[in-house]
Amino acid sequence: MKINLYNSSTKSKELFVPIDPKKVTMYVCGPTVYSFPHIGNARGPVIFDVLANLLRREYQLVYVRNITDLDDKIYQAAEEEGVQISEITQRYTKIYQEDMNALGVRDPDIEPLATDHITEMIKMIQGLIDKSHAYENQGHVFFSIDTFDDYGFLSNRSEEEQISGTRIKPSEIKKNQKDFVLWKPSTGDTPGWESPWGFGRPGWHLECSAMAKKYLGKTLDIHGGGSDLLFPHHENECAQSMCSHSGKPLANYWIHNGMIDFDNVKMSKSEGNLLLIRDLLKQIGPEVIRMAFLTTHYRKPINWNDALITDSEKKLDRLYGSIRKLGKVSPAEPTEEMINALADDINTPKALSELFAIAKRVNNAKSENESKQLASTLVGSANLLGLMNEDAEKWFENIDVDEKLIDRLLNEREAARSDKDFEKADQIRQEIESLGVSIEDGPDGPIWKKQ
RNA sequence: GGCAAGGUGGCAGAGUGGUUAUGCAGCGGCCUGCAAAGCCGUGGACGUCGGUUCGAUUCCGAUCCUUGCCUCCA
Repeated sequence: MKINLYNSSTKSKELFVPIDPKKVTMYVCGPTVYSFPHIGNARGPVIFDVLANLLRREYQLVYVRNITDLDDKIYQAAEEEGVQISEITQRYTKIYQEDMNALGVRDPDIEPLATDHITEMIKMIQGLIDKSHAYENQGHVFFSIDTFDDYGFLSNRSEEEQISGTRIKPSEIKKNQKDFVLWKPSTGDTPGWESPWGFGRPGWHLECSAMAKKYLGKTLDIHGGGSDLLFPHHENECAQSMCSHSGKPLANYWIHNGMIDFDNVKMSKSEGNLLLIRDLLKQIGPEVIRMAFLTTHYRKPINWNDALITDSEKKLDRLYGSIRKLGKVSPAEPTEEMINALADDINTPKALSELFAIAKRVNNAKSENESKQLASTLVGSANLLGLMNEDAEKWFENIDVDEKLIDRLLNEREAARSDKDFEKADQIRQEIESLGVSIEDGPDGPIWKKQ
């Protein structure tokens, strides 16, 4: 299997060649745990989950996704609620994990906490100071970007470009205004740790560099995250890590997923249009959300709206519809086309079209044996995307409807139909449909599904 | 202002130098008491203007428009 991936750092699609031919290391920037995750937070995990599924077929994968439990937003949340910081971080870490699992995202192999790695971060800072890539001033330690010629290579920004339109707050204690903080002092109730530069806490970008090094080594195969992290977060990670490790690249392949818009407006805190995973799952099934993500290529923006949800539901209806009535279907090997589509820079839209092609073959199968075999291939292929994990019959049911009432009405209708009283039969159909359920008559009697 | 991505049929959304994307919706047919589902068939597209080419939606240039990043953000 040859995997091609679009590398943000070279802006081109490249053949994926891991450092170790048998093993792949992947680090994905995880959440800052201070509130409920919204659907934007889920797009990356879903995409990297699919990539992980693909990589695990060929390689031994070590997948690290961190938990940022060290951030001023967390302290603020704790203060607002009047609770311990650990209560906030523990609560929202659990909620994040629950929500991701609900979406069928498998846990990463390692999920490290920033607060468990302060020692590693302090060591890294000291190393940077020793190499003159960082300097201390008034209890702060800054990374000196003038000591790193390649600064800006990842996000493709020259120094002049960064100066024009810069929104960095001027600071008198920085040598260069674009220097970023590695360590800052903590005062009052703000948590902190003892360090050679006094009581304080690390800057935002440092944890990823320190934890990636600890668990995966100096150079990763794949580093992923949302496209909004490209600058400054990943650029700064690169600077720290490369200067700490004699210029060794932090990662060979940089993969960034696109953002989610909500009715054409970017979903963000400042817009106040966050759609929480929890709330959404009260209305629609987890696979619908997954399908909505996979409909668009991961690098493009997704415009989230009701039409996308109905569209995604209908797609799943078609897939599950083809294996309905076949009883329990056990997954088989995915098709070559499916694997090739994903190996081509995670082309999920193409992968979905393959799913529909298999579904058509299931529908056209001449024998029950043949349809069962094809159905197994379909489910196995869909599983690679994290879809079709449900029982087909269950998919078409809806827990919100009164099944007993539907069954009673259906029986009445069947009686009317056998009496050839079609007027009454249609009346009952209308009644059932007004409950949000549609009927399909088949050779084995009627079946129903939510509308 | 700088950097980056994109403009594909009614909608969503892949892809390709000349041949069907795919799903939904539409149209015609089969099946059905009717309908649905399914099956068969079918119409409809590549922002605009130039260039390269036997031939461009696909390559090159220009232009218009949209979006993201440059500030916390996935």
